[in-house]
Amino acid sequence: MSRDTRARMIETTARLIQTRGLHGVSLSDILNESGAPRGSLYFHFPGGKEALVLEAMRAGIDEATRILRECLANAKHPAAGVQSFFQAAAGEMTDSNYAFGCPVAPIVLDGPGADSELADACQAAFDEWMDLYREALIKAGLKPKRAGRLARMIVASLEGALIMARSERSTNCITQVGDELAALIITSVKNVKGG
Amino acid sequence: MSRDTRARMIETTARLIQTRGLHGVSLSDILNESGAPRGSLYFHFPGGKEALVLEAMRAGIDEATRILRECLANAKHPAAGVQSFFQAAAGEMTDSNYAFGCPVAPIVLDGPGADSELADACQAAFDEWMDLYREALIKAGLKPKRAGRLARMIVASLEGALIMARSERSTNCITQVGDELAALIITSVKNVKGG
DNA sequence: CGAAATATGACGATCGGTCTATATATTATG
DNA sequence: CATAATATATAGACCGATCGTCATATTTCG
Repeated sequence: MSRDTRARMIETTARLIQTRGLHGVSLSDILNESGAPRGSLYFHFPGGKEALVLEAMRAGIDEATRILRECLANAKHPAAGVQSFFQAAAGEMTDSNYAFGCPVAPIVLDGPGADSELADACQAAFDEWMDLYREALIKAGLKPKRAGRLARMIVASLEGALIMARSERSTNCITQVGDELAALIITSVKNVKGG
Repeated sequence: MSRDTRARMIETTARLIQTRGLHGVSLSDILNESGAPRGSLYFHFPGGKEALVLEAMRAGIDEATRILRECLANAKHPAAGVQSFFQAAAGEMTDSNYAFGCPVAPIVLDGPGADSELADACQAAFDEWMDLYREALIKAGLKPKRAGRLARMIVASLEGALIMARSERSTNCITQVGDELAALIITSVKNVKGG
């Protein structure tokens, strides 16, 4: 039964942080929603709230990374991979009534100390995502340098699109930005292959 | 002396929210840093914390809007305007030791109720910024529809770039995304004028 | 002066995260 | 099988922080 409690706490924490931000969620919130007893927290997470948050964020990041890998792997052209990942993100948004966006952004903006483990995990996530796009773009024929820049652009655009989508309560923005990026990727690849 | 206290409270609130997020800043924080006494808060802001936060965010938005207008107005080509605004954003980031990014994003992600005045102000800010870019792009020759899409892409990219810059503690990302967008704008305008 | 506007910090009910003491389950041992 | 020893899980006390209120100063100005 222990694994259940622990898992539920992580899941609930992840959901609540996405909804209200890192500092917007209290232990009581987490305990109420997950139905876990208060005392169990420091048994499962001796590091306290920060340890719990770290695991919750890691879970969210891993899930996102898994989906991104899948989208890129199943696509013939990176442009299609990007679009299908953006579509998946849009789906999460609507399914969660615009609560779930990027698992990293709320942590970065709620300002963990620059030295914290949380901050490191955030940066690592961005790096990994950029690398995945970059590799896909290189495979499609782009030069490493150009691929790196485009990859960065893709990650930044998605981050922004997710925030705007939440504000607008519409996934329009995600779709549009995805299309725009796809077009940019296609012409970039063409230019290289053509020249 | 009243205006001074009030203004200092707003300024401090804006700064702290940027640093730690909406829920990460307490009244005591604001009062300590602004040097204002506790009781004054509810005299100047009968609406309590939310009223203060609303004004603080509005101040941040107005400032950003002012600078954006200036950048676009002083530039011959919208691409140059975008680049100079991104450069201004990068400057704010380094000057504040990576604390100051977008005044809107931390509010959106800390989840005000979807009905709140805060949420409305966030959406209004995004809309205004997109409109400014859009008009500039239309003036440069783009068709309204295309201009709208590009404008959205620009806002999204900047939002994302600001978050990534904070995480990386480097403004590289802002510069790179700015350059990428400038190139995209230039070719878009050329395509229309050429065709 | 006297009245209205503004400033002040102490107060209390509630909530925050942490920790120690206790209970329950599991396994080891005679 | 009985009991001791250990691992797992829980309960709730603890104390500082938080936010809004209020009774009282202080200033402003007719």
